[in-house]
Amino acid sequence: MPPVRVRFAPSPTGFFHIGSARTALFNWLYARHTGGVFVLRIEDTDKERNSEQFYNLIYDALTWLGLGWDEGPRVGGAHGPYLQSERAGIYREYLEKLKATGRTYEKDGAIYFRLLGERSEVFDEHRQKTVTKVQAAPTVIDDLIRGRVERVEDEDFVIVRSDGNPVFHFVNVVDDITMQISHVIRGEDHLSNTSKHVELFKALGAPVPQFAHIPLILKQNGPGKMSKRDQGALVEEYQKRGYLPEALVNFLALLGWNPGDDREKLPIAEIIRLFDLPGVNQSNARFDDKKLAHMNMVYLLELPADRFMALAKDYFARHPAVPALQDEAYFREVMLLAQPKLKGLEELPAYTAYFFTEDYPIDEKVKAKVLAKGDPKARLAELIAALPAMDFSSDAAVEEGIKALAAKNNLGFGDYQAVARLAVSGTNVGPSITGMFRVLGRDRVGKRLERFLAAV
RNA sequence: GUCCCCAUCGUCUAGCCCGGUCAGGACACCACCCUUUCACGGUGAGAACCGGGGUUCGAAUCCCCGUGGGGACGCCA
Repeated sequence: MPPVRVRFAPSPTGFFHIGSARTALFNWLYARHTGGVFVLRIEDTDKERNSEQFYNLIYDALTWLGLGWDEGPRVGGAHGPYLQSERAGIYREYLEKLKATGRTYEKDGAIYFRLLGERSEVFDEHRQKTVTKVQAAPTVIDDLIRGRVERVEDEDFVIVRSDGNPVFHFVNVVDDITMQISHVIRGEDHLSNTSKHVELFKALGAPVPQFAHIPLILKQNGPGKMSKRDQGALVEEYQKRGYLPEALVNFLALLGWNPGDDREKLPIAEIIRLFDLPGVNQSNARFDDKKLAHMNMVYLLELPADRFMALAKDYFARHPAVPALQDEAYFREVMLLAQPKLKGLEELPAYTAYFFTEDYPIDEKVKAKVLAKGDPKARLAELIAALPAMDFSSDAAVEEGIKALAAKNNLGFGDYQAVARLAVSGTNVGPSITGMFRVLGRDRVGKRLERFLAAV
């Protein structure tokens, strides 16, 4: 068995699509599972569309997702260069090889690949023109996911444009030969191209790699596959929104693959251990952002405090609309209070805003509701009076304090909780009131309670 | 239009290869429980084998045909 060598070959178009991410992931997983090599190759033959930052977009996205490449740009390797724009000499060399077999011819300045078989002129109604059809033998594709697929390639096709630039089908095959790619794992949209590729491999006398065409990701709403313009289609969007890369990777792995049991949250090492190509589904999968959000929450909940802090800081740094943090220790306390309650990092600023300013809004609907029940003003006054004697050193101590006050007045904890929360945070959504009190501190809590009482 | 791929709850899927368990899990939705708000969590409900033919004692599972969905038909990648 030759060593497993897989490749991910994006073109720098300025977007890193969620479908590309999954193709990269499946390649990476297969390489890691088999102990093989994961090659990154950039298909930048269309020079006008490429720019430096577009390349970086690819590197950044892969790095963020944790999909490191063993050979490719930045890391090098024995089969480079890894940018197609730097491989013109190799393409010329292979074009000569192909020409030597007599399987090419020139027409209108372009170079065509010649199929083997009887020829006839046919009017193609779909394209509204006369084309030369070839009665070629079917090409057999042994696909690791789809099984045996037969397809008849019935028209010669261009391999070098009239401007001298080789086209995708040709460079793709030449690169896979020279980079000794053993398994081509790519989207099912390439299945129809594969017969062209197989014929080229054969004509060049090269071994045909194993193919594995993975199902496509369909857009959430409406028909068709997910495209760059669809909501949630870009990896960088999740990065910006503070999604955890390991959550996105886990979610993506489950789109078209499963561990064979009911587990869904799987450590990447476990996914690597279990992943295999025959286990990949054959049918397309619809993208579900709700499920991704849920996966993200599960990961967020289990995140160690230090890692969460780092992510929170990073998120705040990238969203300067929220108050700057002066006191690191205080910031940390606030963040840790919020962590177990969040669905995603992007909720963080709104969820914690009132910890960082005295100018927080009061939710009028909540206010109306809270003030309508019992005698909240009296509760507030009692709480304010009890504050100086209360112990703020821990959540439990605060809880004791409020409970003692409630007991004294023959009331329950809840009689104080609702109105105190409203006064201190302006809303009825948030961390435990005891944690809020502790972190805000006696002075701030006292001022907020008094100010609120005075205003109602 | 031609060719290729696919088909289990609304969605992701297990089961299919090696026919025979109330067709299992998760997300979403609903109800209840927990509760110090909001979440988390727990329990429960509703929810699927695309249709038709075969093969068979027996079909989600094997075969064929329809239908539906997706993709490809560029001197784009």
